[in-house]
Amino acid sequence: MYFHNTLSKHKEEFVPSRPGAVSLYACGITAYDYCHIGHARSAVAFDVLVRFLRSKGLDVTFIRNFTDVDDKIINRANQEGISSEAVAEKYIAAFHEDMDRLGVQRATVEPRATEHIGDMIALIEKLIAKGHAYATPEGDVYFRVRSFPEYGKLSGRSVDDLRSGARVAPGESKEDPLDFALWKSAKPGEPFWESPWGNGRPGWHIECSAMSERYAPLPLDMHGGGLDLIFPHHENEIAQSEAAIDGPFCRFWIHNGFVQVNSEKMSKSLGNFRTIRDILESYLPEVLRFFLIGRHYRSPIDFTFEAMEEAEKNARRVYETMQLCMDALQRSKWSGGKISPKFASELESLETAWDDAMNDDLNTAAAIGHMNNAVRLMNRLMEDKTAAKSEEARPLFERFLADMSRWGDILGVFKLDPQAFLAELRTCRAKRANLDVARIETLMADRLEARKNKDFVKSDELRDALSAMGVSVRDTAQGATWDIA
RNA sequence: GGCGGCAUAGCCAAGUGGUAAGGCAGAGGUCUGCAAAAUCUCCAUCUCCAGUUCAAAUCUGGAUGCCGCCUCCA
Repeated sequence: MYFHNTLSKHKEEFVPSRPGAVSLYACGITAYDYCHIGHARSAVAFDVLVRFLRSKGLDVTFIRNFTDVDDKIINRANQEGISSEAVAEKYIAAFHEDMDRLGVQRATVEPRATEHIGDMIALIEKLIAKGHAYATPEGDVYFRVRSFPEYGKLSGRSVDDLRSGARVAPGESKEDPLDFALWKSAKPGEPFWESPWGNGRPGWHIECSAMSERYAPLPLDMHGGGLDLIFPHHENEIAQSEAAIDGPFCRFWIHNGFVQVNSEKMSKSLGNFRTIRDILESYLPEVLRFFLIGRHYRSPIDFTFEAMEEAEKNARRVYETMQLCMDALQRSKWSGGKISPKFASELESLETAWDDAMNDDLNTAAAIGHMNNAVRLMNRLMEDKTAAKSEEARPLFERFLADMSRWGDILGVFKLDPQAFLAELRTCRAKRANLDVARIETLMADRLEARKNKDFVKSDELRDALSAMGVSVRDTAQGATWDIA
């Protein structure tokens, strides 16, 4: 399998450093607000990565931290008049709620920064002892960037270029404008911990270095997060960790692209973000997930409601075909007719193509394309009623459903009972169209009654009434059903 | 200003040397009491210019446009 490594800027073959095991660290959230779709994208991307690695039989140690001490948390605590612990607690719980709905699995370990202050202090002391960091009279500790010659190797920046644009905030006594804080002295009213440099709290970057080392042998196999973390966060992590251990910190750096709105980054500062829970008011969680994995994880993806509806329609089609195949398998008597061997060979080549796509830097977009081809293949098979009854068709239906199950395990979608999903989707779409599901069901029942009595005039009237509401009626062998047009 | 990314059909989007996956929309057919829905089929030569090559959407150089990072940010 191949992954794009930000460090080399190329796709590289990935081989775990320890046979059969993979360590992966993904930067989690700073818990001060509800997660937006950008957080969802990152979480889903790494969730797919973990599921994929596990599907290869690898034992994945997945570490995803929570930053639970930070300026923004403190600000939020002051706004809400509660402690910063309470703020972090609230939004970590919200994170879990949102991610559970999206089918994002829990990480193997989900450490919080405040649980590892001791580890951070120890790491900072080590850096000071080795001359890579220094304490100031104010009680702050900074990393000495010029002591680490390789600084800039991840983000492709040179120290000289960075220095020209750097600025020093008033009250800081840094040796160099590029030096970044490892430890910040406590200001009045802020949470603090005791340290050799006085009361204070850790800087943001040091937590990931300390927690990585705590939960996985270095170098890590993989480390990732959003593109915006490359600089300075990940660059600084490399500097801290490699300066401390005199060896490589991480082998593969994986970064996901942004969710955009009108081609601009969705972010807090631009105020153009939408929270996950906000979107899930109108769309099923699986639809949001399917939307997010519809593009390659490194590409930017524009969020629009139109795109969500497209994803929704695609997902519906897949589930409908799964349902049709499941129905077909209910058949008790099969005929002896022959079907073209092309069906089996085509399905097989789609399976191979699916694996190739995923092995090639987790190309979920291409994989979904192949899945859609498998869907069409099954529909083509079922189009010929005689072929669909053939004993030779049965293993194809079974094989397709087995493929969908395996693919769904990795992508984290298409694991619901199709009937249940489609029913939920109808309700969801009705709600979005401001329609009363109960009323629709009543009209449907009346129409069924009329049709039983062969009263097609009344039946058609009811259908027209539904149609006027924006509801399309669909008569099938199993009875009538409906959906929002 | 420094560093980096992107530009493929009406829209979204895969595709890193051999003659363009997929989705949505659209057109036509099948099914149907009539419909609708569903389903099948069809639908691009890859921003522009110049090169390398037997062969380029894919490599090189240039142009134009858009975006990101350089300050907290998934």
